[in-house]
Amino acid sequence: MTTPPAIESASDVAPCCVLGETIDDAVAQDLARVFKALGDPTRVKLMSIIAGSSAGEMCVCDLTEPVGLSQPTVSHHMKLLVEAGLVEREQRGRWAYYRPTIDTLASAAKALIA
Amino acid sequence: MTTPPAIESASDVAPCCVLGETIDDAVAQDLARVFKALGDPTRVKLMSIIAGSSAGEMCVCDLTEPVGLSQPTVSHHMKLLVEAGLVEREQRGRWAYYRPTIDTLASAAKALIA
DNA sequence: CCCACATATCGACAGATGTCAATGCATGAG
DNA sequence: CTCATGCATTGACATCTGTCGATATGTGGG
Repeated sequence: MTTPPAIESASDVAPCCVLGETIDDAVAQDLARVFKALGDPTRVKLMSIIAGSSAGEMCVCDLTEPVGLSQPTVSHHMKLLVEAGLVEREQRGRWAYYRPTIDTLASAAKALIA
Repeated sequence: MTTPPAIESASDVAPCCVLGETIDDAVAQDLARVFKALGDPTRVKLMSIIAGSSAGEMCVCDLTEPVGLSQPTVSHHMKLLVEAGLVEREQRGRWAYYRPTIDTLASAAKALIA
């Protein structure tokens, strides 16, 4: 390392450099799961479609055609979004409706920056 | 499909269901790249460490130890973060300093929800 | 000019991920 | 009960990803 000159070690709060303590492993993993769920173009589309629908919720049958993928694949993506806490699933009759969990993404972003 | 009963096809704006037009492929890919860059616990930590540092920027030599990974691996992760537009790189002397690009994550999140 | 050092790139490899066809599991209609 | 239908799960496969050691590149000091 040999200590880059820039940062003067003014305050003696931290041993080496001035770190705002490393984030906890579990927290990092949680945040990563949220972002990873949106790290695929298909899932970004799915989120966008659901969030942009006038009803605020949609069933799988209406999602396969816009993204051009098979029903099992869409089901798989929706599962990941649910597990990440980005959408909520509600079974109503024979259909499964998905609705975005508004706050999840915003708070994850805040946790990382602030 | 057989049209789930819930949504009444009141307005005749859309052919089938009420879609807020599907997001563009290129846009989805761009957004996904930003989120995918944060879809790994290591990169979440790196972002957090840099953003939380008192100087607001850090060099690779100070990042390897907190995340416990080799220098090439950290370098690789930083490259991905740069390509995603989440951090900026500045070479100063022998050191490469990384600084978070504050707005990228926030605007990506907004693009998806709003 | 040469050396030391910080960082980037390369090659390799195990493990994760996206996709589909086939199949299983509920739910509502008759 | 039985059947059609919407969705989830499984198994398989190609591709992508994270990681490292080895090596290349660039920068400053002597």
